[in-house]
Amino acid sequence: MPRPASLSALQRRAEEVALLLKSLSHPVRLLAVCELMKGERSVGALEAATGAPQPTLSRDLARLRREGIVKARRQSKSVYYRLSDARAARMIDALCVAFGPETRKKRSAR
Amino acid sequence: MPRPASLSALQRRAEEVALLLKSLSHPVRLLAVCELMKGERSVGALEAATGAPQPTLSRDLARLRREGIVKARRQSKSVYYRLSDARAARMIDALCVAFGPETRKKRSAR
DNA sequence: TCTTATATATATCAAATATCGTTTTTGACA
DNA sequence: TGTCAAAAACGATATTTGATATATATAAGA
Repeated sequence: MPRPASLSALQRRAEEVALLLKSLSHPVRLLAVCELMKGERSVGALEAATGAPQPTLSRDLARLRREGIVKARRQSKSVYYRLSDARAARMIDALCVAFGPETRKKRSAR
Repeated sequence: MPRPASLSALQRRAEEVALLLKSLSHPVRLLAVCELMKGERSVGALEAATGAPQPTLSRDLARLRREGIVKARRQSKSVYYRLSDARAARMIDALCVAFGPETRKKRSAR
């Protein structure tokens, strides 16, 4: 059985994907990124969308920035964020398909 | 503007999904769960599939067990694991669509 | 210009959690 | 009893999180 496409290649990919998963594995960051899927948003708007206290949100946005997932632009008083990572966008898309806002509780687990 | 479908409902869903993301946000766990998508596997087989040292893998499997993502069954010397959470399966499916083993590096981020 | 208000960012601290390597146990057999 | 396979127990270090306080940038007034 020829280990599919080399173990270490899989491991590298897994690490990459795992990092991205970790970035999104916090409710505030997840909600923020979901909101950004709809388009550019100010911090204030994200605050409203996530319900997170401002310093918390700011810190999480800083993290997403560092990780290259979002980019910021300042316009006078406000700072506007937007998604800047296609991988993250694809992941969110996929998650929405799988768990979309309307997902019925199928209880099909076994 | 009627906050879409109640903020707190979104927050609850986000927390749920974020927990799942966190469970899978580690290379070893991610690889193990991916392997289990193909069917039941012994710890030994998972060890080979993930390349992780036995105690590490065991620890991660224990965590997935606690979180209800996998179930174990002992057959004589070996222990066989299988996926037991449809949500996790759906998520992996989604990830595979988004990042499938053959994903080209599209570099479409901007 | 000096002040004040608003929006956002950064800093700090303690508690909780995660991760990793190593060692020790346990369970099921031969 | 000896031996595998797998789990659990340790111990060290690092990261995350939430709360709270403080700082910066820009704009608007007096």
